[in-house]
Amino acid sequence: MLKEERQQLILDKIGADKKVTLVALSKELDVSYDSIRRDIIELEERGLLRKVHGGAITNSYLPMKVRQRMGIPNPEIVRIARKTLRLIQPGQTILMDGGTTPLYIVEQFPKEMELTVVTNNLPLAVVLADHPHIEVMVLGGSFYKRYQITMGQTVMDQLAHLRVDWYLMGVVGSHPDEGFSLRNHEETLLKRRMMQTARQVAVCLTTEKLHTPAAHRICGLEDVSLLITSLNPSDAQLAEYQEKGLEIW
Amino acid sequence: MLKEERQQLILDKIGADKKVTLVALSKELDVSYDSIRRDIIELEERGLLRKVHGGAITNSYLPMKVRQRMGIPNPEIVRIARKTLRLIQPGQTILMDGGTTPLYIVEQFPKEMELTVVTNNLPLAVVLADHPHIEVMVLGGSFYKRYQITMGQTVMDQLAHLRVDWYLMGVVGSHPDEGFSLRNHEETLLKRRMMQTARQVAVCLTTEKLHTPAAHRICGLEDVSLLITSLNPSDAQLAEYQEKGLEIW
DNA sequence: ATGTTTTTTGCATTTATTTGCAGACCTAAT
DNA sequence: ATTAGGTCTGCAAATAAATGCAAAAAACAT
Repeated sequence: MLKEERQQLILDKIGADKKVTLVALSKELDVSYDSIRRDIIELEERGLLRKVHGGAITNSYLPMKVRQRMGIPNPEIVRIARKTLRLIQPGQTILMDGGTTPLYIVEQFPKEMELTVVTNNLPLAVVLADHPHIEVMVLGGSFYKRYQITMGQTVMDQLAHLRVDWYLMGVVGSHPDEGFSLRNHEETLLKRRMMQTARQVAVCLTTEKLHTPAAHRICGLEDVSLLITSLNPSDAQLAEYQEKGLEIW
Repeated sequence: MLKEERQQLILDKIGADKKVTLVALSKELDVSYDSIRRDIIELEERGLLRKVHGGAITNSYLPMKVRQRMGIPNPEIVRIARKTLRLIQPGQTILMDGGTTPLYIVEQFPKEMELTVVTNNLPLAVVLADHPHIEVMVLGGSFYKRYQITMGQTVMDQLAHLRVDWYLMGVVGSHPDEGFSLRNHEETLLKRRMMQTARQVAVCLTTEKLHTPAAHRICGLEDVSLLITSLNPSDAQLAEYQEKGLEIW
């Protein structure tokens, strides 16, 4: 078994269970405790997980490429995708941006669904090539390879002429008081612009982001219409959001 | 067994299993460990896989998906791609459009190449995500799923502000008297526009297209600077093109 | 076709990485 | 203080990678 393969399995397991223990892993993958330990150290150095005594836990943020290689979407994202589907009415126009969540959501779209999707996320457009009744509009601009999206002034200009029903916004960080945030400043500008072109905005969030704000603020809770998570809307972790009057699914 | 053929098998295997080990491959394909190792190095330089200790793993699953749709690169296209590479100088800006030939050409790009690529071909942009020194500009517009390219007025508008060194044009049909042609009318409009934004235009052609015009004419021979085929420039099949004064590689 | 040039291949040698293990070490709970 | 669980360090064996070279095979031009 290749070292990288093993490390990928560790990441998969962490993605599914949120935590792993070294002893369990070394038994399961049938390699020495030390090898696993060294793997975990390497992965931590690359920022892909957090090492704790006797094991490791998820790190809230994983770059897209790593997730993509994982192949199987984690169950949390599948739940979010299913809820999001209920939101969309046939014939509508929706705007989707970067990240893996939108990618999994469109993968869940039924093949016969009739829809127009506007996106700056190239993999997303390519995935939708298999859906004959979905019209796709690609926003052109400089290609930001890390997230496989386009950005820049050209994208902004194209948005000026658009009016969509929903904007499904992906975010990196979120906090009940501080609102939604990202790692990258330029992308916040883009997202703010996207919000303006949409009649309604929905944010899709994985649980670990709920109380971890990122560096650059996009907007406050009051600016979005709907929050979609994998949790039950009445879950305690969502209470603070609930109180601020945000609709939650 | 040809090198190209072997490399294709390696890519196929990686596409299926997400990983390969060098020892297994050298046994399976019955060539020395070193040859396989050198193949892997080459493929990595083109960004088609990631080399790891003892083997190789997939780089990103999307280009693989696209690749499967593309099928095996026939040796003719590989020859064309190699010739085209000689044309491009570091630091230039080139415009590439739809089709599989451009995709094979960019696959041949060494990873260190410095270049700006403008394209309406989404898989092409995604493939180039692994080339850190290549800047990619995506032309946005309606997505034509069949060819995985964008088209329409939006694309045209973006071209208005552009000026590139080379336009590598793909065509469906060609004839020494009638010039170059396509099956789709709207695409001819786009290609004509693309020609205007480029200082020089090169056409890449496979042999079977040399005397088979398609329905919609793009332009005459006099409008392109260079013709690239898999044949020797002095080949009899190219004589008529030669006579009309078209430069041939 | 035929000889020339270029590319590819396999091998031997050297160098580097990975792995498991043993023992020292740390820390917290008895 | 002792002990149990986990971590860290150094080491040696096994495995893999890089390098240089000569033979073989393709590709090329004449």
